[in-house]
Amino acid sequence: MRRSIVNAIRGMGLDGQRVADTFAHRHGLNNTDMRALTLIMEAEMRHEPLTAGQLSAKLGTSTGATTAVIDRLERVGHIHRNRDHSDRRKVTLHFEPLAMQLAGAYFGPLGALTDEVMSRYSTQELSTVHRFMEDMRAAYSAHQAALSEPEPPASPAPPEQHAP
Amino acid sequence: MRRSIVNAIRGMGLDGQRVADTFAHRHGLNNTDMRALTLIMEAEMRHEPLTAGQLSAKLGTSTGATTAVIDRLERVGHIHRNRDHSDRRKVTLHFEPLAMQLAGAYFGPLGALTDEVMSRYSTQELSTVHRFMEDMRAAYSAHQAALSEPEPPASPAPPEQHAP
DNA sequence: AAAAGTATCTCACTTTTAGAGATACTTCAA
DNA sequence: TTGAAGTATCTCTAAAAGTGAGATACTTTT
Repeated sequence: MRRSIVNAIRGMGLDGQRVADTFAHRHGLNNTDMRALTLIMEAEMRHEPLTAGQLSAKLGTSTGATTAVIDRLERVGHIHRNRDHSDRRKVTLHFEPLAMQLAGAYFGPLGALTDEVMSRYSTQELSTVHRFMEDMRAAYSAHQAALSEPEPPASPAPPEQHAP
Repeated sequence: MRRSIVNAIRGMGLDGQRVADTFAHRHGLNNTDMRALTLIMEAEMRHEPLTAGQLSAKLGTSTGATTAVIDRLERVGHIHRNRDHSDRRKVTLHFEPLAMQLAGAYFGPLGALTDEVMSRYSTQELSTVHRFMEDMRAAYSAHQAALSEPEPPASPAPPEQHAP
């Protein structure tokens, strides 16, 4: 059971990734651009639009690469930059109708699909599933934070940590 | 609830992806190489070693790019090619001890993490979670198959399908 | 034994990325 | 105020990674 759950988690992630990837390619976007678009959308939905720098951090790419991502998305008309801020260095990123349409084409079918699966579960079961996934996310985040930590500086006796 | 489950699913996928990505970079691999390594490992565990072509299909990259992936992984000593087959065109891919070590460093901590979360759930709850995730995977696969279908050939009256 | 099919690799070209500044703005402290 | 330091984004060049069209070597079919 343990083993099969671990497997299912990874599998679901990969499958979802693959669906997103296929969709993106169908619409002339690469994986990074698609992820960026999703992040920009989520942020704007929360009324906390992303800045270029935040996007860079979330994507895990360099600032240079991120500027290129934004350029590409802006060029094809999915988003626009907004420079009207009290801090005039900042640039926030915003959706255009075209991107809304694209998001609909992606999340619509996917939502229907999820609904169908969910309809086979009781409210209580769904609540368990939800709790489990959120717990996993929290665990991932903690692990991620540990991984991202700058490697311990080369001091006399670094606390014996081995990774091949 | 519905909305938050959809969110949790996507979030878990992204978080997992990010952990994998960070780990890969820490070890001098890019995302594609890491995915390839995982696929090769899984296949070999099942005693059905991947061929180059199968890897290409699973990764969703061109054959040329896949040759490059294999070259990189072989050069640093993670895998080796095997050409001893009845069909002498085929090349199967196999793990080296170095890659086993790397896999251990990745899946070890991740497994521990998952165990910790799972320990907070009853067997029955875990079974529900497992079933749900497998159901989702099946749904994804069906959706993926539909997406991958070659676009309907340009016939007189294509059944009005609009995607921006 | 020729023709067609399959599996992998090679090569030229394009796209994407990293990384190091450059630029423009803000904040802090004297 | 003014200068110094910090921050946010963008620009540039070199390197990495990917595509797509063949080339090569082998197998299967006719």
